[in-house]
Parts: sequence; structure tokens; C-alpha cells
Amino acid sequence: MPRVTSADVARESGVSRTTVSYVLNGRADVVLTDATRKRVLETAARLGYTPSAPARALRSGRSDLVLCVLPDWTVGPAIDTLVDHLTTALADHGLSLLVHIRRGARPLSHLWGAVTPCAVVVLSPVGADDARAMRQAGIPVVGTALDEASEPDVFAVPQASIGAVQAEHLVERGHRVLAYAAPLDDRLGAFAVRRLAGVRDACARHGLPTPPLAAVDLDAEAAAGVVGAWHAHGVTAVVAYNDEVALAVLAGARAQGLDVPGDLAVIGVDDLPAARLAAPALTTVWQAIDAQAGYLAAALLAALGLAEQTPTRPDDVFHVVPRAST
Amino acid sequence: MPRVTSADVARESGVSRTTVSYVLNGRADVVLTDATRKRVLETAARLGYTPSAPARALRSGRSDLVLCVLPDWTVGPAIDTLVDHLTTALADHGLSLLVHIRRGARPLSHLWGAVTPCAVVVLSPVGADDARAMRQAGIPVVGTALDEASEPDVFAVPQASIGAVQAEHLVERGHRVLAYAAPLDDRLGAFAVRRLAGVRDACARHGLPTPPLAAVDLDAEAAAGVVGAWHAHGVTAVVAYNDEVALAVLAGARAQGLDVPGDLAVIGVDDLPAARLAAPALTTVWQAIDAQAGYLAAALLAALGLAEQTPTRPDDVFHVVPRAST
DNA sequence: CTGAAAGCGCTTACAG
DNA sequence: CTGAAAGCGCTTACAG
Repeated sequence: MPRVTSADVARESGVSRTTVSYVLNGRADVVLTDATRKRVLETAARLGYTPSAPARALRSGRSDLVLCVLPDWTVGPAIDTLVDHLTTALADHGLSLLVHIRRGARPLSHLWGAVTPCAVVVLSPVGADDARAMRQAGIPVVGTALDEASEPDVFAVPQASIGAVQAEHLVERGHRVLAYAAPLDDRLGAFAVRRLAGVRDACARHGLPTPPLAAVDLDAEAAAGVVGAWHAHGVTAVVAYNDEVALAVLAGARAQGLDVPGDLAVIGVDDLPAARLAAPALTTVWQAIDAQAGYLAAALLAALGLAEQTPTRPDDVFHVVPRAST
Repeated sequence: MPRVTSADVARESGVSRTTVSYVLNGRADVVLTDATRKRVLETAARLGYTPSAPARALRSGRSDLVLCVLPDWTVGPAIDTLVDHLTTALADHGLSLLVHIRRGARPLSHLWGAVTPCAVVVLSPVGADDARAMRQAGIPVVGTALDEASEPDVFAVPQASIGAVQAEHLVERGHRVLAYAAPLDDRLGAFAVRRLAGVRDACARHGLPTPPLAAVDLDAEAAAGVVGAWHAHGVTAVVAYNDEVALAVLAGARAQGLDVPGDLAVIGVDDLPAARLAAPALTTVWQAIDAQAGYLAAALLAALGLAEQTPTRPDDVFHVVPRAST
């Protein structure tokens, strides 16, 4: 079953390929009779004509694909939501989002060279040279940053600030000796390091001791060891890297017979469904993923000239959700 | 900065585009001097040449992209892992996996027509007509099914069997009156309906009453109401659709002052990190996502003629992980 | 108002 | 051993 081409549509409609192209691309500047337009449209639909994307891309040097590059680790449900929103927002403008999970070896340049996307969304720390190369090739790149960013095409959720609000919340509750529960997975390092720095800065600002750091396995027994040691050293509150780590700390405290938040307060990040359902319910940091996705989508459309408005940065990007664990 | 083309490489190397193409595609059947090969390769590397995928696809009618279609709901961490494994397995063969989240309106045909993938992985229930159209166009389609499947390119994890092993586990533990905790999200219906059927069949086989069904919100209070009613009606064990729902049931039981598993046993599906860390630790069903991904990747490569071996179906696709909640 | 023709970058029979 | 030429399907100046 050979592919249906615009030539087929032209032949069946009794017009030239030029006319077919004009009609199908809805060119208002070209004068065509309504009857012709209608006939071509109907023929195309009847034959099930789909323009060849490769041919189009070859011709224009640009496809209607948006490449979304993710890091090779699972960042959690937030990423899923973000991708979900982006997909919808772009689909409204005829763009298809294609997600690519970045695996170690293969260079990114190879991929975008191969896909010829019209834009790239980078949700993964990407080499500055890769970003530069894409921009030089005229491909808009929008993305997220882990630190403050001023460029309009980068949306920053400063990870240090997340650590800071976690620590501030505990300090407000009267805690003076905090500890930081880091994830075991090295690949989360880029996030964890920044959040930890935010926690340390906050503690320093309040004249509190530098919080000790421990990697906590997602296992009650392992966590119990860490939690027991912290408690013995006077730690009364734990800032956890995320909700999963926080749940491990909770399990560790339980195994040690410690009362939460009486003996030990715990705060996470992500607001997983499991956080609300934990015993006790976990205080956490909620992130406005929808707003972030909206901003990225708007920035992308603006960069592509598909939307007039420049995006406005959402203000409430994240905040603490106080629950029973603090 | 215009694109570097094979013509550039040819000119710089002092050979024709034909020769460049032969060298770059490593055609062993064409006789070329080693010196020529070397020179072309070096020039290509020096100029940073990347073949244009659209041109290649236009020429061959086939790209090196594999399209992976996901449903528009988040199926949970299992999907992330599956995609992760597929990406790696395909990258080893020079194929790039592009994930597309299926959103309501846009027809799938439009997308695969636009992307011109060399194969499609369908992890989402997809219309039979779409699948047929793709196969007719010569694009291999592999995927997962929710029911038994015999085709080698479909990997089935019969959802009914998952429900069945959950129920069997509780029956073995001596429970006679079960209930089913379904998710609130309608989009999970396709899974939930099948798992529930498996539970009902298992109960029928053992001569037990048909388990009552309730949708459980991921909220302790809401769950408490459901759990309280079940307990009052003599239910001693709950089969939950997944771990999140199970955690809600656990929270509900806690709010009602019920002992788990003394008053009420609970079993989930997914083996989330949070399941192991719950109070009490949640019994759940673990799925061999790696093995499923491996099978799909192998089926795909076989369909593309990139691997000689036909894949072997893994045997231990899922099993109960007994913990404190049952 | 509509058509013939060029060209995007590639690969591959075919001719030397 | 290597080159000139065709053609994949599209869009768009350009000519009628």
C-alpha cells in the first residue's frame, strides 16, 4: 500500500500539486474558488492524505516536532505532569511533543540533528555547547534551570530556595538542630546539592549549627540507624530531599519508637499522594508544576512566533504544605 | 550557519557524494581504498557532519525513530521504568525512542504519519484500525495488552491475573470476606475493570461472596468512611487497585482505629517505595518491568530484522511481595 | 486563477 | 574504483 501523496490528491481533484498545497496550507493570500478548496479538501480526506513530514521538513528545514529532553533519572511525578501539560499546550498549536530520555553515551547533537525539531525543551541539565549549537542552528531552546536564571526562555526553580523554605518552616516551629536526609541515588546529586546549600544557608542565617548530612536508603531499617544516631546527637528536625526519603525517615523514626513530630519533625518535597496518607501525614513542599509547564509552553510558542504574548512568570512556584509531621 | 551536507564533505574530501555516502554507511560490498575511507571519515568528523534525518527518511521512507505511544494518564513508575529500558535497548541499535503521550483528540494516524517512525511501541490501548493502518504501511507495531495475547509482538500482562493473585493471597491467609478498592480516576478504568474481574473470579472459585466495590479517594478521611462501612459489614481484607489506593485504605483504617492486618488486611499493586515504608509495610504485587521491557525491545528488533533471535517470554512477570499488612 | 519547474539532502542503480 | 543523474514528497517563486 504505497503512500498517498499530494500528487494523488491533485490528480483525483483535477488540479495541480501547487493548488493542493495552497488549499491544504490554508493560504488566504492566494485567491482560489471556494469550490476548488472544497473539492481538494474532500479528496484529501477521502484518500486519507497525510503530508509527509520528512518531505516537509526537508523542504522547510523545520518540522512540527518539539523535542523534549529529560534526564536519565526519574525525577518523579512532577516531570510526568510537566510533560503532560506541555503536550496539551503544544498540541493546540499543531505541534507534537516528543520526549527523549537522555541516556549516557549518545550525544544530544546527534538526536536533534536527526529529529530536526522546530524547538527543544530541555528539562535536563544540558551541555552549554549543545545549547549553543542548537541556538546557532536557529532552533529555539527553552528549559528549566536549577539556579536563578534571567533569560526569558529559561524557567528557574532555584533548588536552593526549596531547601531554604523547608529549613525556615522547621525553624519557625522552634527547631534549632536540623539534619539533612539526602537520597542514595547519585543521579539526583545536582538537585540535592543545591537544596542542601539552601538549608545550610538558612541555618547559618539563624545562627544554627550546620546540619549534618546522611544519605538515607528507602528502607525502614537503614533509615532507623541514621535516625537513631541523629536523635542521639540532639537533632529534632529532619529536612528530607523529597517525600520518598522523608517517608523512609518516618519509617526509621517509627522503628526507633520515636514520636513524630514530638521527638523528630520531618519535611519532604513533592507532595506525593503517599505524603498525605503517611502516618503521621507528611509536611512537604508543593510545586506549581502546571504553572511551570504553562510558562515553558508560552515561552516556546513565543519563540516560535506562534503566540504574540511574552509569558509572565508565575509567582507562587512552590510553598510548604503543613501537615502533622512538623 | 547553514547545515553541513554530504556535498560539503565530498568537496572537502575531493570525492563525490556517492563515495561519501558509501563510506559513511559503511558499505562493505563497495570497494574503496582505505585511504579514501579514512579521509572521508575524518572530513566528516572535522566538519561536524550529521546526515539530515528528513532527507534520509524521505529517501528511504523510513526513519531511525521509534515512536512510543503512552496513554494520557500516568500509569505510575512502572511506565517510566519501561520507557527507560526501551530507550537503552534501542539506543544500542542506533534507534531513538520518542515518547508521545496520547491526548484525547488528535488521531494517532496523524502522528505516525508525521513522524515516519520505523516502528511503533504501543503502551496504550490503541484503536484496532490505527494498528492495522500502521501494519499495512509496513511499520511494525509491538505493544502490551491487558488480556491474554498470542501474537509474538504483543506482550500481555493479563490484568485479571493480577487481581486473582491478590485475592488468592488473602484467601490463603484465611480471609473469607473481601472488598475491592478502586481508584477514583476514570482513566484507569481499563485496568481496574480487569483486575476486579480477576478478584471476583477468584472469590467465586473459592465459594466466597462477591466482593463489594468502592472507589477510594486518595484521602484519609474519605477512605475512613469506606473502610468503616466495609468493616461494619464483616469485610476482613481489601484488595486495592494499586499501592496508592492501598495506602489510602491503610490511612482510612488508621483513622478508624482498626488494626492492620488484625481487623483488616490490605494488598496493593506496584511495589512503590512508599509501600515498603508504610505503617504497616504494605503487601503488594511486584511486576517485572525490566523483563517486559526486554521482551518488547527484543520483539521490536526482531520485527525490524536487527536481531536474529525471536524473543523469549519471561516467566516470572509478577508476584506477591508479602509484608506486614496481610 | 492555475501549472511547470526547481530544489531541500540523501541514496543508489547505472554508466564509465 | 568513482561520478552524474534520478527521485523520495513537499513548497514556492515564477510564468502563464
